[in-house]
Amino acid sequence: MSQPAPGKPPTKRQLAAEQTRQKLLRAALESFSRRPYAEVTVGDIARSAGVAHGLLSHHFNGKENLYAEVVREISRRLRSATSITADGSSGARLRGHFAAHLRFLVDHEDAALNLILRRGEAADLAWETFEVVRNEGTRSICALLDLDADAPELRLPMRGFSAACDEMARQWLTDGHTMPVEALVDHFIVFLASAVRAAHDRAPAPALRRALEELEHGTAHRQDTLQA
Amino acid sequence: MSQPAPGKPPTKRQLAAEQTRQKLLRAALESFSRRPYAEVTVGDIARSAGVAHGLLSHHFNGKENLYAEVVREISRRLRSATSITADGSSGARLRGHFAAHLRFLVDHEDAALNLILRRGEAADLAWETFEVVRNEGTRSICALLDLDADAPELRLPMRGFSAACDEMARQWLTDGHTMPVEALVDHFIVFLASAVRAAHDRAPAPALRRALEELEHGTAHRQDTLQA
Amino acid sequence: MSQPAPGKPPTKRQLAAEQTRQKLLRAALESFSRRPYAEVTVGDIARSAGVAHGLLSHHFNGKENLYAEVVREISRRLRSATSITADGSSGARLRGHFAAHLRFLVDHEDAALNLILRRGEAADLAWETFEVVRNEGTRSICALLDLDADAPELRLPMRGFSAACDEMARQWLTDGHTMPVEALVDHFIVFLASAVRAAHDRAPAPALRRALEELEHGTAHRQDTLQA
Amino acid sequence: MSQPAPGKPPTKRQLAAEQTRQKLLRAALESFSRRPYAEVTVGDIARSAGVAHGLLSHHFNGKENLYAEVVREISRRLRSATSITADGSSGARLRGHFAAHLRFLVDHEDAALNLILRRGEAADLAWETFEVVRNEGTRSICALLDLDADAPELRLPMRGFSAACDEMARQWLTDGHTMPVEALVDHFIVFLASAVRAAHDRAPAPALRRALEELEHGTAHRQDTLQA
DNA sequence: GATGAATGAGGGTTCATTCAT
DNA sequence: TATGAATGAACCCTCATTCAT
Repeated sequence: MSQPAPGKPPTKRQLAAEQTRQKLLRAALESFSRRPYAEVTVGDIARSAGVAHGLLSHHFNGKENLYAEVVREISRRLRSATSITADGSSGARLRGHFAAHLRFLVDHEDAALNLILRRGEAADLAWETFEVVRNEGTRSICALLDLDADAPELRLPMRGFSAACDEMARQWLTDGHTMPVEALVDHFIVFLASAVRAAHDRAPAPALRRALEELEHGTAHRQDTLQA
Repeated sequence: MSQPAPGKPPTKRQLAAEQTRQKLLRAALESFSRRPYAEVTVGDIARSAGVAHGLLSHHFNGKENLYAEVVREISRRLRSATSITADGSSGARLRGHFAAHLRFLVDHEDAALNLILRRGEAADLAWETFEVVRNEGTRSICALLDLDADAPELRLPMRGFSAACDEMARQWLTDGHTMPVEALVDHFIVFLASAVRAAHDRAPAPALRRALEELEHGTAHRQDTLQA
Repeated sequence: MSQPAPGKPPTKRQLAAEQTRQKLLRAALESFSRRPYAEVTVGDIARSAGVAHGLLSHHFNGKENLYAEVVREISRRLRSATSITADGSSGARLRGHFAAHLRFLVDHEDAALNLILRRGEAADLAWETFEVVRNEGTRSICALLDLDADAPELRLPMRGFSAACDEMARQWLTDGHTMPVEALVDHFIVFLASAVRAAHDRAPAPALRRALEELEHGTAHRQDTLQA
Repeated sequence: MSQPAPGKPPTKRQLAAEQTRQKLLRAALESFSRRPYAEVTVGDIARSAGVAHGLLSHHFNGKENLYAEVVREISRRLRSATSITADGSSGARLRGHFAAHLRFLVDHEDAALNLILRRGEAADLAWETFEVVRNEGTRSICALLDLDADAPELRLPMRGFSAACDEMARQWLTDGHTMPVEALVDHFIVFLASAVRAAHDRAPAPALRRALEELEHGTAHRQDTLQA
């Protein structure tokens, strides 16, 4: 558990320890992805990691903290997989972000279903981690649309939007990807637009109006929308 | 545990037994509303019901079934509290339904936060119960809008809508009712419209179009929407 | 539980009560014949008797006593089924007794396997009951052979003989009656002879010698024994 | 619970663990020797072993398996205590075997009365273990007498013989060893002879006849038998 | 750092018995 | 007499954590 002195090369033992830590983390990620928190035992995790179960407390200070770490880990991966690209129209970047998000979920289906798209199974620690991740996602999107993510009228609708996306993704995964990613992205855009519209309905503002128009006219994948 | 003979007046003992059952059910509802399933012990419930813990198995055949019964109970109450009124414009009835839903959540805040607006903590029985309830809600709304609730293009968006409402309601409760019920109902309507729109975008149909127009023009509480 | 006053006709209630008692006794006999004592619950018995389980304690003063009563009942039946006939040579009467015993076991196979031929599952009360039954059986046989059942040198061998018969019968039942009853009776006679011989070896006595000769020469079903 | 690597010397911890295992096994042997399975609690065993009750599951995976292990253990001990000696006449070896058996029972009276000479209290695992042991015993004896232990006509009588010996030994122990071991061995021999005779009566064969003669003439401790 | 034996609180369930109706 | 709701002790087992090696 001793940190490698910064600047100095890690000793062999520290390297081995780090590997053990990773083995446990990976095994935990897998386990918590397959079964709810309460049904996963530290024994299961240690066994599937191939190490003594005592090490779990040694490296992570208890099951709950390990769970939180797992959540942090998957969040980290999700974030880096969906970081918004630097160029392209804002609409294209938005679509790219959503598509990347969905691809990540497909690539980590178990984790998606049980860790990402599921309300906190356990400890508050984990719950807060997810809050942070969601807020980050919301902020990126707002930034892309030149919106103030902290505007109080946006807060609620954006959470609604977020939950809608999660649930649609969840169902889509469960059903076996019954539509192309692009179509689901369309859905996301429509719900995002409705979030902005809801905010605008409550407190009209030019920024919201601009974002809404952009979403309704410039971002759509298909042109055959209502006015067509 | 013996059923009262139908048609015959229940004996005193059957009445007393039923009361005990209710005491347990109420205590369980309360307990499961405050803490996650795994953190509630049968001892807690029995103690707070003021009866011997053995009765829990006697009346409900185990903790898990009691939980399922609690979910069924709260669902029953929710359903009867939000049954759609018979008269008024469809818009008004929709708003009434949503408002009733929100009022119910306010009146049962703990249960709302931990049983209704939270993805199933436990047993599959409970989970399925919730699925049923949600589907029913969706169907009522579709019926009101003259939509086919079974249309495949509606399925996903409607679930997204549902999730969005749940999350917004959850956050609203948590924040301490930071806006009037009517405003939240407005949000619900906007998200409902977006669900219909998403379906229409995928598979345009006259019924969807009509529903969408009704939602966008005739249902709004405030007239100062986009076109104003 | 009130006994009918002797000499007076029993009231209807007493009759009904007696019937309930019998129902319970029969159900218990069946249950204890199928599963070991610890695996039979009073609920099982009451259910299969079709009465309230509270009655079990009412009529029999607890599970253990009911078990003892069951043992007594089956013993009573066994005794009356195997009472030694009044006429015929002693050899024939012996054979008749054994054959009747075996026929009884065949007719009550479950009870035989689990109550009669099995060492006491439970309470000492039951155990003593069986002791009594076995002693009775032994005494009848001794009487038939003009032996003193209380002679100390006979006690042990007779118990051995008894156990041997039980075990052979048990195995025979389990195997599916792989030989005719008569053949098994032959076995019994041979073992009985050896019991007498063992006693005689320890403490030679004319009575034993006579009994032994009778068993070895006069009782055999088949004549093709050793000396043939 | 980890096996010592074969060929490597066990570490101190493995030694300590093994000792704990033994403590539990001994305590269980003692407990099950004194009271029937259902009346022994894991708490009793752990307490009398002086260890935490959780260790019982840790080392033996539950009460039932521990019981089976106890049965296996006592069987192992019995077997090694009664292994038939290599030299001497077959009669002497037989007598030696029986005497050793009885001495073992005397030395482990409680276990004898409740585990060895008693029909299986519990689990099928245990029951089968005993079957194996008994069969082994029978086979050794048959081998000594040049008999085919698998001959169908021997099966039943040999079981009867076995049961008779058990019961006589049981009674003898209970009564307080009311006769010298040698006298009881005589009884055993007589009953063994009767088993062989019963088989011969059913299906005469030279091997049986030879064995019978050996038992009746050459093995007897006392010469003053019938023909004397 | 790694091991896994040891701990013991805590869990849910079963069940024979009691007793008011 | 019959009912079955109520009791609560007792059971076995699971499991996260600790700690000597």
